[in-house]
Amino acid sequence: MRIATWNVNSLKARLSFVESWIGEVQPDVLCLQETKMKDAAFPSGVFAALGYETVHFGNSQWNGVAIASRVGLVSAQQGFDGEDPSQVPEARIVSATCGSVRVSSVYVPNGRSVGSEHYAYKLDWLARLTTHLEATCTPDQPVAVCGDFNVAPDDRDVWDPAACTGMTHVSSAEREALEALERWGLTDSFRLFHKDGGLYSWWDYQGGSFHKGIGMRIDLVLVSRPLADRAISALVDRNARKKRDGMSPSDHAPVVVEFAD
DNA sequence: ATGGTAGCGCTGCTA
Repeated sequence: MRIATWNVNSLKARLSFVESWIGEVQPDVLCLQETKMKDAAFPSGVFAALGYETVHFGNSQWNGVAIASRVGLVSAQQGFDGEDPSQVPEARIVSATCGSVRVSSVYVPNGRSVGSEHYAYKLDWLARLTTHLEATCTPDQPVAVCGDFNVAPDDRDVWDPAACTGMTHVSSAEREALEALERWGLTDSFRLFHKDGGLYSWWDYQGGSFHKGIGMRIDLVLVSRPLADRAISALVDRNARKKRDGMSPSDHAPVVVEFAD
């Protein structure tokens, strides 16, 4: 089973790119973030034509998350457990069972600056993610929580730790929130195959960051033990961070993890 | 060089 996650920075602007990429990579499950559209605008027919069932959660021109699956998609849930999706201010998590795996696609708040109210909201959101998992599944099941976490797990995951000091994405509190997810029973599947670091999933659009190697690994596929034990390989598709056929890329590259069936 | 890029939607916000 091939599971991928990709912050596409507007699905409307990126749809042809995403279609092309799906045809090339053939993921079984694809988690998308920053679709930047409402549910009514989600192009489910395009995915259906490619053989994918989908669920989307978007309620404005910001945020928006989706799951596309060609191995079944049932028991979809928009938002955190116990929330009324119509009352959720920001659409940042959607979950569904794809094959035997309970999948969530998450777009963690950016946080903007350490100490700001947005930063507190980010930490609270991550704590609620742990609570959501506790309420909806168990770590002895196959669980995959995939998405843009806006946190680099450790210093191997940023181009220059010194340059990032004091910034969001690297603070102790953010990393401890990820560790709380790991204590619940999730493993950073990409890390299993890349201990040395230096591989990133996001590069700022500005200043030629991609070509300068100025990036961070903030897009993660966190999996429970039954899946971690079956992980075969993991990669960042850097080619998808480059223009193709005149189509401009997202500022994130897709992360793809392969699991034995 | 207090900039730079991209997407939203139409003025400035978000990342």
